[in-house]
Amino acid sequence: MKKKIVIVDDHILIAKALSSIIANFEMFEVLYECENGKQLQDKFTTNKHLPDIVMLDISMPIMDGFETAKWLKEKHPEIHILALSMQDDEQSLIKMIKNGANGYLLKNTNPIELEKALTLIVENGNYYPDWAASKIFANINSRANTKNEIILTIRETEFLKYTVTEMHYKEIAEKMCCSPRTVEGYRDNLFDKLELKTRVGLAVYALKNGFEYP
Amino acid sequence: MKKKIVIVDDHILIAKALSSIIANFEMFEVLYECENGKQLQDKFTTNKHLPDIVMLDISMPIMDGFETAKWLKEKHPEIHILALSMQDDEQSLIKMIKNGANGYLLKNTNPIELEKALTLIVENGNYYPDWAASKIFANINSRANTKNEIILTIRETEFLKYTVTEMHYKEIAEKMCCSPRTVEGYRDNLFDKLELKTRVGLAVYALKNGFEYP
DNA sequence: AAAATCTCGGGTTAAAAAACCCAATTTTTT
DNA sequence: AAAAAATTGGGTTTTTTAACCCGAGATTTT
Repeated sequence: MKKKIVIVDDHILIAKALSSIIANFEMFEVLYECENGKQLQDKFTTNKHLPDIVMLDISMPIMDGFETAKWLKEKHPEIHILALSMQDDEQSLIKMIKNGANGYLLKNTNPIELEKALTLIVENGNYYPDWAASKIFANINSRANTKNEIILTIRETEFLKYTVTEMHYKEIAEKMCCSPRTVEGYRDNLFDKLELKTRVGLAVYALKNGFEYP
Repeated sequence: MKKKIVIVDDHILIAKALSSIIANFEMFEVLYECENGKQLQDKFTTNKHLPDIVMLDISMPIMDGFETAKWLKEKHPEIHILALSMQDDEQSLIKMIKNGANGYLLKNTNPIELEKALTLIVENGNYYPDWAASKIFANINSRANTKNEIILTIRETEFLKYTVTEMHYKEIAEKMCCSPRTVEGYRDNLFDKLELKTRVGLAVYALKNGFEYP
């Protein structure tokens, strides 16, 4: 009997495409596809056919992979979770494992590895590619890593939004209800954290990382 | 005779998956897949079978969608380009059009629309979904509307690209082979033309209108 | 309870950016 | 050939940014 899979991915094209790949696998079949975790929840209440494995994209608009994994492990701990990620992103990997994922694949793997992953998840309960295993190991060893993890404070984030405007620091200070010195402090901290030197650098960073005001 | 397609996407799983979707289309067939623009260039020199359409992912590590599109339009202008993007990102859309894309699809479209897009690109030379068309229109309008057609000179355009960097005007002047005063002249002209007051304003404008360097 | 971090703020000095003035070439358009 | 625009550059002054120094008090984490 074939193992049942549900795909959760907001990119319909990719979900459909993955479906048609899995359709060629001997051991597996796709039950249906969802665009986000919320849809999956709805399906689970109305549909009695629960899957054996949920393939879960991480970045989704309404209810993302992290939330969905958490919910799944709570309500349906017997269902295996295979996380799918676009980026080779250590933080996401760790976070998904913490939330109960049984496997983690990058989207730049080939179909053969996908089949292997699904098979091993069914047989052993989990599957992680070598690169992931070593990252998990590295993370456990040095969790207070100086690099990579850039954590911005609330005020720094707030300030960052203003850097894309033409306001002077003095004006930003008024908006943020603090003294210009304080704003300059945020700026200097961000220069340090983001390895930048100018306000233009901050503005470009803010824009490229979606920090600007809607 | 079927139209030939090449897929360029660093996510092998997605490339393969798209392949298997297109395999079901009457009019189209996939020749091969590439992981980035560099691989495509290599394929083109060793392989005589050039495609009719290149499906191009935007975010790739080695040679991204923008560069690849530009190169394609230069060396093989007869090949149509269909851009594929993860995010609903106006900047990327405008930039890809400037670099010669004939179509732009989000990955959260369904296979039927993909087939439609491919068909219309073959028949009409291009295809843009409604949301993209309206964004292009809005972009053109904002150009002509705010001030009776803002026309930038070659040097101003060149300078504008540097505004998104952390270089000082002095450094930009060196890059542009002229004196800092001249660069400041370009700046002042742009302030005037674009109704801006600061370099951050210039940088944001450049980014939002696709003026930054690839 | 102690340590770390966030928030807020003071100062000085140097560098860069911006706000104005101006005009000589060359190129493009009319 | 004349007019318009682009390119290049000069100078001065004021404002803004950036690069450093520093500490006090609140909050969070350990």
